[in-house]
Amino acid sequence: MKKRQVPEGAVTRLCDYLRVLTVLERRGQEKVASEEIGSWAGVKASQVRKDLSYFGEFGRRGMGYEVAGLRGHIQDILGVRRQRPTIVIGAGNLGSALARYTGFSAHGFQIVAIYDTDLGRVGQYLGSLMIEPLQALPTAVSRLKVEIALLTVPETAAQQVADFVIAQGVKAIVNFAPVLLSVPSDVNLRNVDLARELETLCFYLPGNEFLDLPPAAPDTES
Amino acid sequence: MKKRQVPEGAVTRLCDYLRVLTVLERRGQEKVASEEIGSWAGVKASQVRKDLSYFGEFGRRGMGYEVAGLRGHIQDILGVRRQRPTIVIGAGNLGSALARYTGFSAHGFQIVAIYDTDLGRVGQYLGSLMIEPLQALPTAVSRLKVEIALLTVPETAAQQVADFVIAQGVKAIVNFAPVLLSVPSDVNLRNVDLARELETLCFYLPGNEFLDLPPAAPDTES
DNA sequence: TAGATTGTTAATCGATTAACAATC
DNA sequence: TAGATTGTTAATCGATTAACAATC
Repeated sequence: MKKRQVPEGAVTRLCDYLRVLTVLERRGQEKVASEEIGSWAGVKASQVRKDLSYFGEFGRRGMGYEVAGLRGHIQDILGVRRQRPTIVIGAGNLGSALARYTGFSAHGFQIVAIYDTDLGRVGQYLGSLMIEPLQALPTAVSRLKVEIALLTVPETAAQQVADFVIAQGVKAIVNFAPVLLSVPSDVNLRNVDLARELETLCFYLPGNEFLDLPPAAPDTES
Repeated sequence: MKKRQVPEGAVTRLCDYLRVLTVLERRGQEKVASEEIGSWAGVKASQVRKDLSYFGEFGRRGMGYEVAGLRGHIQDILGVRRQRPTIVIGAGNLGSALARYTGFSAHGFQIVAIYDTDLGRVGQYLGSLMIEPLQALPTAVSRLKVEIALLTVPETAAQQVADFVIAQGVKAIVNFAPVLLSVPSDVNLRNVDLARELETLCFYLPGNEFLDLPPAAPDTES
């Protein structure tokens, strides 16, 4: 009964296809084949078609896909055609940078507020946004129907702040603290853990003796 | 012959286990079983043991693992026991935040320089680091033996800057621009694409009609 | 010794890829 | 029509999980 309908990999690849289509559309290209999408996104053509097939039939046999049309369909699937109000919690280095970043709206995410508990920061402006006290969050969440929060608080505060934000009804969290948060199953959590990215990268650096070594020293039987 | 020795998933989970062990060690716990590591990291105990088994035997049957010892072994596997000199390219909002962030060194990564092409920014200080012109990069890379670069440049410049950095001998790149870069196979690339995280999250938001829908409308045969 | 827990093998599960009939 | 390319089924591949002998 608990059958995973769509592999998560398919969803993240959809985002890649969206990027490809955006570039092609900007170039004025009108048609595209799964082969071409795949080569841009770094996956096989059959993977592209399979991923799309989870959601419907968007192409025409022999003809390929219409660039603008497919792009719109993928936006609909991801739910990013309309702007989503999004908040940032924590106005430190990273939170401030995110609040000032203007590029999210091109993808359907509008930063509508930023919060901090440090009263020394509250009241300061980041671009056009004023840093608000965390207590002001509940009213804003319900008024603006905020579903997504970016968590850029210190790791020691992350779990506590996450609990608070979830209690206000936020349904999706991107956590930037290098800690493993626990959240209810109906809340979606994604971790953007830069330390982990770096550690993973480090593993694959040339010279790592653990890389490529046979798993269990295939011994000649003695 | 081209057999993937270690699944990438195992490497990223190793980072999670490292976090768990760091917490346990801080608490003063000396022994730990795969069961406990797994429950903290959100994976099965057999997954933990399997992941570790790619690299050696680190536990004692009946006894579990020594917390400090296993932590050290994982650090060695990932290659994060020593500090790695790391550079930031692009001193915009995000790059500046990363350069000021002091938390990386706890994970083995020391930001040693930050670069920008904008001469208006060059010369300014971010914490103790002065923003340098991109032309100064080659000497620094060879002198400091930099292997890792964080790329926080506009998407239009990302590929070009990546090519340049790679030409100087950098072997690992974390790209923050929402574009798909192409790099030689001996260079390791990881993408931290916040727009993609948000899009993926958005897909799983309640109310998405494409979520959980049967793949191909199981029709009663007519 | 009896109980616990590892390391590893074998079974299961799920995702990717290849192949091909459908059809533009 | 012949050529192209989809959507989908079946085959392959790889990763996760269960099971268990080894052993502390």
